[in-house]
Amino acid sequence: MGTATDTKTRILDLAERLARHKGFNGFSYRDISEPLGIRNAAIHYHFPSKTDLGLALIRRYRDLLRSRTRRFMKEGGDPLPHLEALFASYERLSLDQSICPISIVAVDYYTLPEPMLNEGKQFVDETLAWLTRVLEVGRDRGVLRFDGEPREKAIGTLAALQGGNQIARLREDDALQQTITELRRGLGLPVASPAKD
Amino acid sequence: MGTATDTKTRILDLAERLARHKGFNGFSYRDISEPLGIRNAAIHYHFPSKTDLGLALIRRYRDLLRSRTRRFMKEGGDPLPHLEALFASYERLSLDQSICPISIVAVDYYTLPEPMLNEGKQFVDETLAWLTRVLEVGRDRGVLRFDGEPREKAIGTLAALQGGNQIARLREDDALQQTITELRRGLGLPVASPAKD
DNA sequence: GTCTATATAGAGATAGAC
DNA sequence: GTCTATCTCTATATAGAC
Repeated sequence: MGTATDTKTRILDLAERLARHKGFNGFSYRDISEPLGIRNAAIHYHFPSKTDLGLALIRRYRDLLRSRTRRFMKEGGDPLPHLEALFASYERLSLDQSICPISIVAVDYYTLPEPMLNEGKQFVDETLAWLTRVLEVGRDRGVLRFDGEPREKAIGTLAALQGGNQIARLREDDALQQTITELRRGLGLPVASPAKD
Repeated sequence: MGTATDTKTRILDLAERLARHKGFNGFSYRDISEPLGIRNAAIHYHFPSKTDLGLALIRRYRDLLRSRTRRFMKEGGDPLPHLEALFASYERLSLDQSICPISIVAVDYYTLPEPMLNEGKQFVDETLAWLTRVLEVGRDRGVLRFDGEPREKAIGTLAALQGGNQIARLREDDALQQTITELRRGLGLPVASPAKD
């Protein structure tokens, strides 16, 4: 609403990109202040400590997730677009050479401040609750087919996306795409045929 | 063969534990020298730079992998024990609150020195080649059942293990176990029944 | 092969002027 | 709200004595 975007938001946006690219411990205040043409002290004004910055980062993810899933969790609806959106979001991450918020917290887990861990745990809980519901509704309606508990399937699905995205960093061929293809198979979804020979 | 274990090996062992626990950028020379009762300079004597230390770490993983898979890659053999050993190794990592070597490289990818990235890529390549072969032989012999290409299945399997182990860090319930259960289902392996009600 | 001592650079953070 | 200036701590790394 102000001029272009306020400094606080620009700091947060850049911090998010940096964290997804290099991990939370992989960037410094300088990596933010220099490109934005401000001083480190200005960042400290908006986020007194780096922990505050990290917290704001995860909270924003949580808010986004909630605003996207609230209606579905209450009223249900067509689960397929939700599932496709999840796949697409990891494809976007992969194109940006970025890791997902869960990976960011999980991998540096034992070096991160407690408050960030708590936010991270909540984010995973909420993500899994939502995905479990999506799978459950999908199977009930007959658009998804799989054995076992929806909860288990949700964990396996999220795990594969996260890992697939990471493996993709180390290989030019598209490990994430192949992981998603595998997931589609396990969910009874049509697999875009690779037009074999 | 010397006294107990030589300093170089003790440094490497501790560095490995630290890297798996906190990531490669998450530990310092001090974290090694202090517990070992030596000085930072002693570490630099054995590993001139931290890059050298990281390289030695990944090379040791590669050597271990090769010594374990060489015979199978040449002569084949029963693939099931190999698959079970893979699952078991991730279960062990999870108990140790550790991430796998692939995660270590993948997550800090854009902050690691080139030589480490190259070693990491090779490690992934070799792991995938081996796992692909295990799955291929398993299906040919009828002990595994799955659709799609063995290569795709190998990527999806490794991805799920990696991601499941990471998610497990953020949750007390056993996300990795559930991921493995899911993988067993997708491979036509018996799933230890949870003795439902 | 390990030590002491030191160099150098970078991190996150704070005080106080504007 | 952003600046300059500075503090403190920690990191990797090197030189040279023992």
